[in-house]
Amino acid sequence: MSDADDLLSLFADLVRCETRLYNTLNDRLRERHGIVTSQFEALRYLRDHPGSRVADLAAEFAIGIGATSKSVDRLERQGWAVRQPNPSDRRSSLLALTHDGSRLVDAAEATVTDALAELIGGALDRAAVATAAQAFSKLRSVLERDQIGTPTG
Amino acid sequence: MSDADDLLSLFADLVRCETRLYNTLNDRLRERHGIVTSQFEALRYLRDHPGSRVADLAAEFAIGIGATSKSVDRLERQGWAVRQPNPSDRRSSLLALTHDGSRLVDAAEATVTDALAELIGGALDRAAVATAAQAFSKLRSVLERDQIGTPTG
DNA sequence: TCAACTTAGATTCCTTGGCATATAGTGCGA
DNA sequence: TCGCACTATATGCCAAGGAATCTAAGTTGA
Repeated sequence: MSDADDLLSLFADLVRCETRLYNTLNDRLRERHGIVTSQFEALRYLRDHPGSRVADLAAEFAIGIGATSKSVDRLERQGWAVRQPNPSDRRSSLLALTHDGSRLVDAAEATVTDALAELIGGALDRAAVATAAQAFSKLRSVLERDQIGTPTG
Repeated sequence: MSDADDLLSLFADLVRCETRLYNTLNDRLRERHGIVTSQFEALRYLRDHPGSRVADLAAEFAIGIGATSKSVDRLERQGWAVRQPNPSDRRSSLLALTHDGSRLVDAAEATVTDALAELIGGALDRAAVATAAQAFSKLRSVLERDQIGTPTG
């Protein structure tokens, strides 16, 4: 029973921390770069995985294809990303950052890095961060391997 | 620099895990109890803190007052919670669960407990869970103490 | 004691994601 | 090579949260 309570508490704390971190990153990214955290993460993924398709983004973030398509619309409308025809399959597009998008993501990454160092680094010591990082990396890989929480559409 | 990368990875892993856990809990709670995770958390808070006001819920979850007001509307509309007049301040109401709401939250808690045991317990050993729980409990208390990521309103 | 200020929460508009459906493009087997 | 099933994505409608605004109700100081 105490195991079960531990998991409930852990999940609650996790969601609370995530909400507050996300809110803070949203504020700073919006103020300094005109984007929000989900856009930062999408841009970073595209920078590190050029030539991805909409479905690849959706799988990475465990959100629906439709939502992903719309989020790419918004990035394209702002001139930060482009859909390029996929020569080997005309149903899909290959996504890439524009030059503006590349500059933006690099600048935004510095903002995020600073904010996280301040917010997390200010509360946890290096060892605790390392241990937590290891645990969530493991959990993430298991959840992804088993396709847990992957949306339908 | 590797510290900064660690924090970026940790945050990314955190958000991915949280998304997948949240998606899964949503699915199971919706299917078995007709609620979603955010409603489960609100009901649980009200069960454990009867007589709270809308602002107390908002502070707990670090979401806006308006959104909280609407979410209480929904709980009330379903007959799971009620607003009772606050005798000492007529601007606010005191919130309480109905009998149905109490039964619901207890049943839903079992569902959540089982799901988390399966999803997290299946990937991390007891020691890793305990360490992570400690870290996030600490982080949460610091973020709340410093009012970090509290929405405007 | 009343006018200015503050506080609690409700309401409105906007954005974003989920889900269902629509459409275009692929590939395979009869 | 035609057609049928499948795949990739786009689109329309709905639910939920954020920000700003509005109203009612306390509070305070001259």
